[in-house]
Amino acid sequence: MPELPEVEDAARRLARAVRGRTITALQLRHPALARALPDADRARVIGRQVVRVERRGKHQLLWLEDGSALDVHFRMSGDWSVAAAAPEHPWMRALVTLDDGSIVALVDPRALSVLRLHRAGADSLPALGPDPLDPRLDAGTFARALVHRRGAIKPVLLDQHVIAGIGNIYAAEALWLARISPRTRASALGARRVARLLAAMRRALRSAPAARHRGGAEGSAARADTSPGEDAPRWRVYDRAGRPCRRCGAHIRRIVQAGRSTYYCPRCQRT
DNA sequence: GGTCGCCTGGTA
DNA sequence: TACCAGGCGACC
Repeated sequence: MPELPEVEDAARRLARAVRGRTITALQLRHPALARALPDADRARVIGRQVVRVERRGKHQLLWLEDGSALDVHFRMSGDWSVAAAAPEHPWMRALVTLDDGSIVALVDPRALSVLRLHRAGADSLPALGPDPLDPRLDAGTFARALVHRRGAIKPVLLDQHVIAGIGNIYAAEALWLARISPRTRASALGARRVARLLAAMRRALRSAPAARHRGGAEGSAARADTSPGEDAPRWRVYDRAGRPCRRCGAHIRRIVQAGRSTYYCPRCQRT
């Protein structure tokens, strides 16, 4: 589930469920989670009220009344289940019980999610680049973050210190929209293309398909690229290797950069 | 910069 | 059986 639009959505659902409530229990059901959040930290959140929920990049921060923050990161496959009577499920890796008796469950088939506690004052909060949707971010600022990067632009977009919230899908989508090759050196992008890329990231993020069309933790059926007659807007280039580019018809190519799949159109995305 | 490991599940 | 997966931190 985890790129900016998905995390934003999850954080809102979480906020509705926990804001103003007190955590009465926190159960960790996977050793990896217990490793990241040792018992001493786990005990520290019990009995604390959640003041507010904040999204920072792909992190969700539950600010507690004592100034500490529970930091949740979904990584690859996490999501919240906030259903009133959530049925027991083998992928529930953590359970947060609240003072009204409700339960918020972290559902994560791959169990790569991470929970961490940042103690009050201890500034261990993740240092992240600007949020691409923040209106205060302008092309000039973005360009300054790219100018020292000599590597290919696609992996740079995944670096959360540069820009926070872009993941593998939206990096590919944005580069396609901006007609920029993923192999172009970040530092080689001129002002015009940087501006185009920023606008493209925003467009890609804002036109994210609704959660139910994306698949994810529950129901990942819709693999079909476009289901005719149905309203499933799918990706513009992501996961479309070998299929025709929606703009020019050339075959979409898949390459590997920094160990991740990159999809792009070799004809209309120029270096 | 690139590669590996973390985890589990889905699919060819 | 092998490979792939929306992330990221540790390692070269």
